[in-house]
Amino acid sequence: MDQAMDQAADDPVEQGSLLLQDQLCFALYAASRAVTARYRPLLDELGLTYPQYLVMLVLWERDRVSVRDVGTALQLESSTLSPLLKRLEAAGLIRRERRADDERSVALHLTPAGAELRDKARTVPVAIGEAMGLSSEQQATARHLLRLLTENVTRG
Amino acid sequence: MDQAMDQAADDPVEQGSLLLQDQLCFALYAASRAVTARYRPLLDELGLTYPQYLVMLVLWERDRVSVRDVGTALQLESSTLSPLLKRLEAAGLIRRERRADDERSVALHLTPAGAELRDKARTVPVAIGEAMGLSSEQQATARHLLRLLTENVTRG
DNA sequence: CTCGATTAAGTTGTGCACGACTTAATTGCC
DNA sequence: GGCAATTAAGTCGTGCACAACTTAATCGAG
Repeated sequence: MDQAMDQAADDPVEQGSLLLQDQLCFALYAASRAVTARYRPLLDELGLTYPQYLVMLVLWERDRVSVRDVGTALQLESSTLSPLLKRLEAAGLIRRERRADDERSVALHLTPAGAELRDKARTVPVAIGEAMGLSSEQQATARHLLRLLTENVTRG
Repeated sequence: MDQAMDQAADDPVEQGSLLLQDQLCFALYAASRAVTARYRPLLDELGLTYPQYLVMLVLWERDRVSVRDVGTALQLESSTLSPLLKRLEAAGLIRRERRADDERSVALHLTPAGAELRDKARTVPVAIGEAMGLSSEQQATARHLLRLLTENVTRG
């Protein structure tokens, strides 16, 4: 801690500091990319990108969800998901079909290959958790603060 | 708090849970995008994207840095920065010139317009800080944990 | 029943992010 | 001094992310 004691005084937050190192937003941006980079080699073995992995997490949790459901879970637009889902389908991991009861909606479901991938994926979060090097309490604190922040920033 | 008490027991971290809501990495990813989205309308008024804003932060802190210096500060590759810097130059905010003492290196410096933008930018981190809705202690804790996490994940 | 409003998914265009590669300048070892 | 290794910046291709828009289906007030 105690960074930037050279220019920003005790509480950089209160005084509109423009120092990069004072900015929580930058810490967030850097951490997010660093974690994604750490995932990359592990996910390469599964043939997934990080956002694709997140979509698979949703489907492993509950099969036969709509594109909209995935978008709600991941907070992603259909304009992001549509091409991504097309790639997952091309990879043979999911299939898409129009719902009979609502032709606007597209139901996503796992193929056998997609369902099978779940077992290979189990080691991934463990490995990342270890790489993060935070105690369980620190992880819980971080999760809590990040959710609070996301909630505030989104609604606000 | 207390999410996912239905499937994951006390400590989801220790048992390789594949539940989306248990994953710190997802909280990170979601928070980062939510904050960037919150920045967007404010930065629109400055004519900047979020990564461009980060580059400007570096230059406002220290003028005449090399592309490499910016890359080190933001942990971005030249393949990301080169086109971004070209856009900043096209916007009239920075200029680029080859160093005389080392022709490989390109020095970046602010134009008057780029320097002037600093004043308009001062209100931005304050507004975001408020939108985050975290106390100073919470922000400090989050920054600390995120830096620790980034450090571990990067080196590890 | 009908027609305007809403909703779901997808398309298009712009701008990151990054791996793999290229080009050109500099360094360092002999 | 010469040349292999390193370094700085940039190009190219792929895949997000998102705004603005389109298309098509459903809903709902009158």
